[in-house]
Amino acid sequence: MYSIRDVSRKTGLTAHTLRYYEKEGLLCGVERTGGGFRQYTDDDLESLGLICCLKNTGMSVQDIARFMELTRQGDQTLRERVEMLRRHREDVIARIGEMQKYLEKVTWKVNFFSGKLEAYEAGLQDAGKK
Amino acid sequence: MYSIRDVSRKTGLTAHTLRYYEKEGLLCGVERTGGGFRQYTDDDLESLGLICCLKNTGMSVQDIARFMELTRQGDQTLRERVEMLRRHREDVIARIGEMQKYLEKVTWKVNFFSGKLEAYEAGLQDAGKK
DNA sequence: CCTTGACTTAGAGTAAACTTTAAATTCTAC
DNA sequence: GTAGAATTTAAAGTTTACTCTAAGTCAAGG
Repeated sequence: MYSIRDVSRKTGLTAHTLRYYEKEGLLCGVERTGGGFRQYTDDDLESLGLICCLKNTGMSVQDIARFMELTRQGDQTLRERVEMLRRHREDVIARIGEMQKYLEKVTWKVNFFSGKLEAYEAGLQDAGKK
Repeated sequence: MYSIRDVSRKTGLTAHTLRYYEKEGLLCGVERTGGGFRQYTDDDLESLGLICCLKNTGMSVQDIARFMELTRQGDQTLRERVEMLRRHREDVIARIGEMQKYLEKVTWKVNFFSGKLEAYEAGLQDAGKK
């Protein structure tokens, strides 16, 4: 069992964000101590692993909430969940491809401006020598 | 010369967004007709190409504004611009790497749930046969 | 016991990047 | 030269994903 602080350290999410995610339905049914303090289980950490994975690949909080809600509903939602994940996977692949395409342009620009910079600094030096 | 509508079509940005970018300093000195309508040149389109490239690779509007402002200041800002682009390039590379790592996990999950789904549907069919 | 620090809640506030509105002006085609 | 579509502005509104605040509750050390 882990306190919210423990889980914050383990996941890199702040305690505020963990509570927010819970409120938004990303994670549900976190146990509490007698006094009302959250007690996360290893299963909760596992779920948070998936949540972070989806979040870090650009899925919206709302869509993650939907996915986790389906998970809670059990096996009859397996088809919908697989469809969601497949679509998301295609999105991620497309996004990576797009980024790689843009990266080429950024690289080209870096080289272009580096060349210009060299020429400019050479020019400055020549001017200095005179 | 292109109207804001032409440029909207060419870039995929809305006219609203084009005005917003101008207000935020991403693009400056767009010419106007006598009546005050914007008239974009091919150079403006070129600039917008870079702006979209930076935006689509995750640079903030503020940082793009900074970059474009440096560009306007001329060659003495070349070093800073090269540094900005280099840093951004490293960011993009890191982000792509992270995405690829997460993509593996998503793929694993897709396969895992697909297997579960198949087993579940086979189970349903068996139950139907009885 | 009592202090101190972590945790609780609901709800307000923030930041980024648009997006919409409204009212006025301009361009274009008949 | 006029109707109607496109454009202009400033400013308010929206969405997403947090992030912070206030006021109170809980738990561990001295």
